[in-house]
Parts: sequence; structure tokens; C-alpha cells
Amino acid sequence: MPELPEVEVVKRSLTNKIQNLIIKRVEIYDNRLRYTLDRKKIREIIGLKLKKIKRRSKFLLFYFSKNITMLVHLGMTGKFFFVDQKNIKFKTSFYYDKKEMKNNIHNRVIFFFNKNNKLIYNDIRKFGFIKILDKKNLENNLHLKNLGPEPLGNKFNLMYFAKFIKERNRTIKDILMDQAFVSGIGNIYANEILFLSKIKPSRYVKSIQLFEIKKIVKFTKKILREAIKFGGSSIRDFSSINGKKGSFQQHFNVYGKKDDYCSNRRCKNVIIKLFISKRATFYCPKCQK
DNA sequence: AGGCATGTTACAGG
DNA sequence: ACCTGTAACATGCC
Repeated sequence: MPELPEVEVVKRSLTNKIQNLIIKRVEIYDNRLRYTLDRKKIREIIGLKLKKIKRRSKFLLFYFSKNITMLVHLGMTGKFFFVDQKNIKFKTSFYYDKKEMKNNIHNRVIFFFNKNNKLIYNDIRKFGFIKILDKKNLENNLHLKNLGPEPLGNKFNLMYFAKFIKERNRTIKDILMDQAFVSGIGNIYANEILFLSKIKPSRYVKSIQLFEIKKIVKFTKKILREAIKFGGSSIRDFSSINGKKGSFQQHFNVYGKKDDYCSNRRCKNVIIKLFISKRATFYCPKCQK
């Protein structure tokens, strides 16, 4: 599901639903996520109030009272379903809709809040994880500690970019997906950013000029903002809370578009697919130099 | 049947 | 110690 825009959309919709509620109970159906969920540890949040939800890169941070934080990463297929008393549709589909029924097999954890609200963590491939951290463990957390700047923040700028790529021997697409360089961009948006920047993904960073870095920085920010605005991209199975789908995938220029004509009307070429660092890479051989 | 899928990390080798 | 590339994780779909 998730790159920065999708995680941001999840954060916003979750905030609307569960901020200021209190955890009553947690049920674990399958604790074999990326890291085995400690059944005892998770009980530490029972009785606590959810004060705030933040996003850092592709991570979600649930801040509870008593300085307890729940760190969540959605991996490839992690998602949340929210259910409240009035949500009859969900209950119906829970039992009768075949597709929904199949999906429920992958419910891993259910958080019960007061006022009869439930938050379900569902994850098909189980690459996601949930960790409960006290203040100290949050501060030196392995996952958060080595993250590069947020792409939408001021620290991600021309000078930072130029300095980071100096002396490095990697492709530009690889660098864009490196979370230690800039955190939150994944395979889809890296492809799209490079199309708008008119840069061939296989180019080594050595050859990238300053004017090109400028374009990459500009389009990174632009595309991520737009994607958030459209509710994220729903490819395969991304949907935000309540199954509402994002629509940014309709704005893709290259991702998943092998053999389609280039979206630039005057260009008669088709989009090429190849692999860079084992990840599917799409680009227009004419528009991207 | 086999390849591929929105991600991250531990590890090996230079 | 730093940099880079690879394999591995689990499940479903085409």
C-alpha cells in the first residue's frame, strides 16, 4: 500500500476517528508480523488515551498518555479498518461479502476503543510491524534514527541534495528511494518524479547536473503534495479508513504503463520497463535523458 | 507454474 | 568504518 502520501492520508483519517479515545482491549489474531508482536508488551497501552497521531516518513506514531508510543509501519500490504457502532455496512460485508470475507482472514490485530470503536490492523503479507515504545526506546529507535529529511520539509533542498550525492556511485532512482537520503519516497513515486524531471532513472548521480537536481526537488514536493490531495494512490489494495480509495493512480505517467504511449502528446514513444536494483522501473526513452 | 508485487534490513564483500 | 548489492521475509494474483 504505502508510500508517504498514502501513510499521510491514513494518518489524517485515523486522527479524525480515534484521537482522544481510550484503548480498552487489544486482541491479537496473528502476532507473526515483521517483528513478533509481544502479547504482554501490547497490554501496556490498555487504559491509555490516544493523544496524537504523527507521521514520520512511512511510519505512523501513535502517542498515548504516559509517554507510551506505538510505532507502526505498514510494510507492503498493511492497512487499517475502522469500525464503529453505526457502521452497519462494514458489519454486513464482514460476514456476507465474499471479497471482504477473504480479506478478513488477514486481520492481525484489533484495537478496541471506548464508545464501541474498533481499529483493525490487516496485513496480507505481514511485512508491516507494530512496536510499543517508551520514551527512551523511541528516542533511539532503530527505524527512526537513520531517516533522512522529510521530502516536503525545508531540509530537503538543492544544497543538501548536491552534497549527499557527491562521491556516490549509485543510480538516481536508487538514491531517491534511499530512506537515509530522503524519507518517504518509494518505487512508484520515484518513477513518477523522474518522469516529470525528464531524467532517465538509470543515470548515475555523478552525471546529474544542478539544474536537474532543482527539478527533482521541485517535482518531488509537487507530486507528493498532489498525491496527498487526491487521497493517495490505490493500486492493488490501498484504501484509507472505511475502504475509501485514493485516486492519484489516475495521474500516473509511467508507473505500470509498460507499452503505453508516453503521456506527452507530442512524443510517439512507448514506456519502457526494466529493473533497477531489482525494482520495476518505467520511463519514456525519448522524454527522459 | 513461475514471476512479480507500494518495503526494510541483515549481512557479505570490497 | 563506509559504501554497495543481494537475499530474505509471507501471501496472493496473473
